[in-house]
Amino acid sequence: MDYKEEIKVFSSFLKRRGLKHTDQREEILKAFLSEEKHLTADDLYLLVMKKNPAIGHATVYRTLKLLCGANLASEIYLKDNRVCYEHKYGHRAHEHMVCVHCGKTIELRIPEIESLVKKVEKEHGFKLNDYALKLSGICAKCGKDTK
Amino acid sequence: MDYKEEIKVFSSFLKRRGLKHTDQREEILKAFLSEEKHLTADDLYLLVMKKNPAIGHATVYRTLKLLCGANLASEIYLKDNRVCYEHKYGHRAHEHMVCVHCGKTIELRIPEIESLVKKVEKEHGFKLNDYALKLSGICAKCGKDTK
DNA sequence: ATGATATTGATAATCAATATCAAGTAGGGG
DNA sequence: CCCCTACTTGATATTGATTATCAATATCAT
Repeated sequence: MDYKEEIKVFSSFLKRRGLKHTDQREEILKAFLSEEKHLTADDLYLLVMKKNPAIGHATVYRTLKLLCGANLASEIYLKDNRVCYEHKYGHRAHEHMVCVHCGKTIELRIPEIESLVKKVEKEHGFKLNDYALKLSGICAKCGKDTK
Repeated sequence: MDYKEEIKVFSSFLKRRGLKHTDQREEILKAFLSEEKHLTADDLYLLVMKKNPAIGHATVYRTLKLLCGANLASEIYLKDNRVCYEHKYGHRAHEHMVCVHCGKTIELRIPEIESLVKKVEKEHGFKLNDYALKLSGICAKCGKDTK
C-alpha cells in the first residue's frame, strides 16, 4: 500500500498551515496507517523505530497531534488515562467496546446513534464536533477464560 | 444534608472488604457528595482541605477509588487525560456533553441508548459493565459569545 | 543556491497519579 | 475496657506519559 491518498491529505494540511513536509512526518504517517488497530503514542514510536531508529520520541508525539489536526487520526481516551489513536480518514466509527480484562477494543457501527445525537444537539443548542460511545465490560473470549 | 443513605452504603462496602471506617474517609465522602458537579481528584482535595487541612492528597485519591468500588462514584475520562468523578448512587447518567470551549459538562438523559446498548451487548457476547456517551462541541453560550 | 523559518532529537521539566514507609488508628476478641 | 493486629494515614519519593527547551539541521519559496 502506498497511502497516496492520505499522504496527499496530510501534505495539503501542512501547506495550508505553513508547515513543512518532512521525511519523519511521512514515515510516521505511514507507520500509523500500516497498523490497523489502535495505537498509543508509544506503540507508534516503537513501530517507527524499527524502520528508522533515528526518529525521536517527541517527534512521534508531535506528529500525532498534527495527524489529528489533519483529520487523519483521532484520539480516544481509555481507562487509566491512556490515550490511543485511531484512523479517521474514510472512517466514521465513534463507537467502541473495550474489554476491561484484555484491553482489546472493538469498533462498532451503530447507525441509530447518529439520529439520537442530532436530536440532542438540537435540544440543547449545541454545535457538535464529535461524539463517542464507549462500552466497557468483559469480551466474549475473556468471559469464557474466567469461567 | 446528612447523606445517611450513602454513608451506610460506604460503611457496608468497607466492612464487606475488611476495611475500616475512618473519619477521613467519611469526610471525603461528604465533601464529594456536597458538590453536585464533576470533580477531579484535586478539586476534591481542595474542597476537603477547607474542612480539614490535615487530610493528605494521597488519601483523597485512595478514597475516590474506594467510592468507585462502592458504586458511589464513577470515573469519567475527559480530553487531555483528565479524570473526573461523578456521583453514581441513585444516578444512572452516562451521557455527557462537554463544551470544548468553556469546559462545561452537561449531563444528559437519553433513555433510548439503553436498548441500543443492550442489543450490541447481545450481538457481541459482551458482558457490559458500563457505557459512556460523550458529545463534544460548542455549547449554546459559547456559540453566542464567539459569534 | 540562499536565507528565513520550521523541525528535529536529546534532554530536562512537568504533572497527575501511585508506591513507600514509619507512625497512628480502628475495632474484634478476650 | 484494653490489646493486638492489620489497616490507614500523610509526607515524601517515584513513576510514567506528555511537553517544553534549545542548538543543530532541513525545508522550500524565491
